Amino acid sequence: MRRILHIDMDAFFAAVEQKRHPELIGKPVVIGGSGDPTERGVVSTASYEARKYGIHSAMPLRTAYKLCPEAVFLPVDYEEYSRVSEKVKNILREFSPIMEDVGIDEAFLDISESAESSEEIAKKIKEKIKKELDLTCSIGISKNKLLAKIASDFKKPDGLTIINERDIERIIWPLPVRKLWGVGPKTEAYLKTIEINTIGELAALPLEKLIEHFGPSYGGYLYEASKGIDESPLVTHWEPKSSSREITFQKDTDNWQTIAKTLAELAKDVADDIKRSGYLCRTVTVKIRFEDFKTYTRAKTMTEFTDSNEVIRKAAFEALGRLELKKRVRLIGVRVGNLKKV
DNA sequence: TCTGGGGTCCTCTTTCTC
DNA sequence: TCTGGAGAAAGAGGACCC
Repeated sequence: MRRILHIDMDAFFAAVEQKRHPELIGKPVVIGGSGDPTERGVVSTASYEARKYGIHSAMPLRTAYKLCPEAVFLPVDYEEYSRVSEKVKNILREFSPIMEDVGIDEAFLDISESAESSEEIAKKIKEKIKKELDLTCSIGISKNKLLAKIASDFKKPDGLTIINERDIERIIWPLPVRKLWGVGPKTEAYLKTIEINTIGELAALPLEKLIEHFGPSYGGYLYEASKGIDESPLVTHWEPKSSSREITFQKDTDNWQTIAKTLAELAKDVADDIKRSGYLCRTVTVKIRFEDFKTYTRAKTMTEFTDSNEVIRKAAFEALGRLELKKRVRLIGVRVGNLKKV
């Protein structure tokens, strides 16, 4: 049987900030946007002290500010968090070469080939991260990624949870469906309408019913996931499929100069991004979100692959030209897809 | 009144090509 | 030349994740 670890750094961004600004330790710290809670933006990470006030990820900064005006608000410093993240990942790779990155603060580790017990390895990982980086993490251990991820969420912060085959009914089934990876707010709400609230209730549904409600792909996934079945391997290497830049205006705008200037800048940013990482693109997509939050995209696929700023900008403006700008614009973005390595 | 930014994947529809 | 169909590719939108 496989042995998979899911390692989840505790309140990662806030913890990194508290580490380099020790005066923030023990205080409510909120990381998000530009760091100005009177501006548009959402919470990326709240320290555990801030969570006591009801502040959580994805909450608008202005709401967080209302809940706790005395909290320390800081901008997101991706470069610094990436540096620390790399150090964490390097520690993990010392325990197994089979590691899957899941964003900046999470990873899976396949330790099936290790002679040591899973628990011993997990303890050593926690010790090493604590000693070398002064950070804590929560680790879940199970036979697959799906269960390991649920396990790491069980005890936080600084937790260590093992989920065995025989624990599925007792531990997994009473949990709300939302705890299953891949079940978001929409699916949760839909399941509620057919009186399915827990993973166990989902597991009791026959495959045909799930396919009826969700189609063969997602229905099949839910059928297996609710029973703790997940044979998906760790993905240790992947190629990017797209690259994008988008920005939400501080105030909705109908000023064409502003919109055009911003689009040109975003186009240049994505062009620079793919150039730097050595890719060419063939499809350029423009995204517009209006003041009423309605979002539209228009794409242009070219005959030749390119990383040229001018070509991408022209394609972006051509795509934008197919959208009617009758309402004020809240957000504008440029995405390039159909990528090919140079 | 509020709802970021960077991604992936899936589904459905439209368009192109043979 | 017209018509229709099949299958691929492109386009659009939406759900989800961190």
